Amino acid sequence: MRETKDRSYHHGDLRHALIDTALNMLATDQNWTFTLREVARRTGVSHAAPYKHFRDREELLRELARIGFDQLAETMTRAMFSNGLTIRERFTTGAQACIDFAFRNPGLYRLMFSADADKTADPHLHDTAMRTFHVLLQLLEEGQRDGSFRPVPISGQAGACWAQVHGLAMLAISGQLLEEKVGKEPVSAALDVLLNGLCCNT
Amino acid sequence: MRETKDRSYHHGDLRHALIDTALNMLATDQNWTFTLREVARRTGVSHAAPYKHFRDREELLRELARIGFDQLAETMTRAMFSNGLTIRERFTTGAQACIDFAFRNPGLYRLMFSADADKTADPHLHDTAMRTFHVLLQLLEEGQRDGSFRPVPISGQAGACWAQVHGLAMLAISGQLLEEKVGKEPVSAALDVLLNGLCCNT
DNA sequence: CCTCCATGTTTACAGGAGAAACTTATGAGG
DNA sequence: CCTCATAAGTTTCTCCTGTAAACATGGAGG
Repeated sequence: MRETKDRSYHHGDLRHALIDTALNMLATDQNWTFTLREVARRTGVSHAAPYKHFRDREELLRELARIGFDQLAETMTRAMFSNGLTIRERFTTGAQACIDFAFRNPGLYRLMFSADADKTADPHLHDTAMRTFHVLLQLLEEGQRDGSFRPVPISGQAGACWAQVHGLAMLAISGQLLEEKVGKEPVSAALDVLLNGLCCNT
Repeated sequence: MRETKDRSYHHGDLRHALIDTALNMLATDQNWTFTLREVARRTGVSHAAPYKHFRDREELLRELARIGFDQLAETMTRAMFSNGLTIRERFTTGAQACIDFAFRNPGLYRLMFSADADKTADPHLHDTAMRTFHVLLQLLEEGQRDGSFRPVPISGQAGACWAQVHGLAMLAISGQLLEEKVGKEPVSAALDVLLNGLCCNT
């Protein structure tokens, strides 16, 4: 992928190479139990090299989480702000995008919301996560302005939506949305219930 | 707590003692990064003793998760099936109970829904988790029977409720329900939104 | 009273985190 | 064009973990 030049001693862009490797391992194993040494090994450097770029293992994990929030925000934005859709459609499209993202990157998604990606320990990470949340706020504001959504405090609706979508995503990637429990199309069914509570025209 | 007799060689009930210690560490650290050796040390036995009671570290974690689901089911049942409440009240009470449980036991709650408590690896754990879910189903059925809740497929409503409550709980213990983001009473506000979508009389 | 086995302990090993000391390529200033 | 300070690698070391295997013990049943 990035193995173009077999670098001698100085790698050139080890930081990104390590991140790449770690993201791949995260995707493969669907967890972040990988060791820093293994990441170094697969990147072709000594086991101490990563410490020149990350204070410790957790700092790498936080960076991965940050990248995840960035990607998620972009994905959701693209989904929600495409033209020719009603507010309701844009909402479900955005929610689906989030859940799909989680489904395609379960390890990463889990990491993003885990305690190991401690947002209080990294303002940069915190900010990025916040920005992802704001994508949702934007849509809610728009929906209230044009009369689609009930005129109640945005914050309450935001909490409900965020919780609902995040909850669905987590349950989905944990394999807990089994048909026997929550039906065939659990996501759209659940989103319908929520939208009924959100929209004016029941 | 259980240190009554300073046992010689044979502990008497090491399994439970280990679980106790582990639960305490889980509560204290709010994570399950504790080592098995440390658990053994604090329980006053050799570092290999735990292996007589748990195949490996993960088996202990799964047992902790199982206990968590048991407690959660009991807590929610008690909250939801107390007398003199409307269906709507019983719903919010139950949801609050779940979220309170998560807030009081963040480490345990996180573990319960983490990949480390792999439900496919332990039928007993899976069953207990399932039973917790059924508490919710019961209430929904009752609500539909008495006409409080809309007569749509239960499974969709169940998914919505489960996701919403679980999502709120996770966000709450991650400190992401900040007033600036989701208002002052995020939980009840969010539950109101959901209930509007659930109930017949908007 | 003896003997067995569940439940302890000791010992051993492979591997990880991270610190410290050492090495090398690079690029900025003379 | 040299040189040398420094960023970015490597080696080596210590302490710790999970887990396996061999050994010890004491309480219950014959």
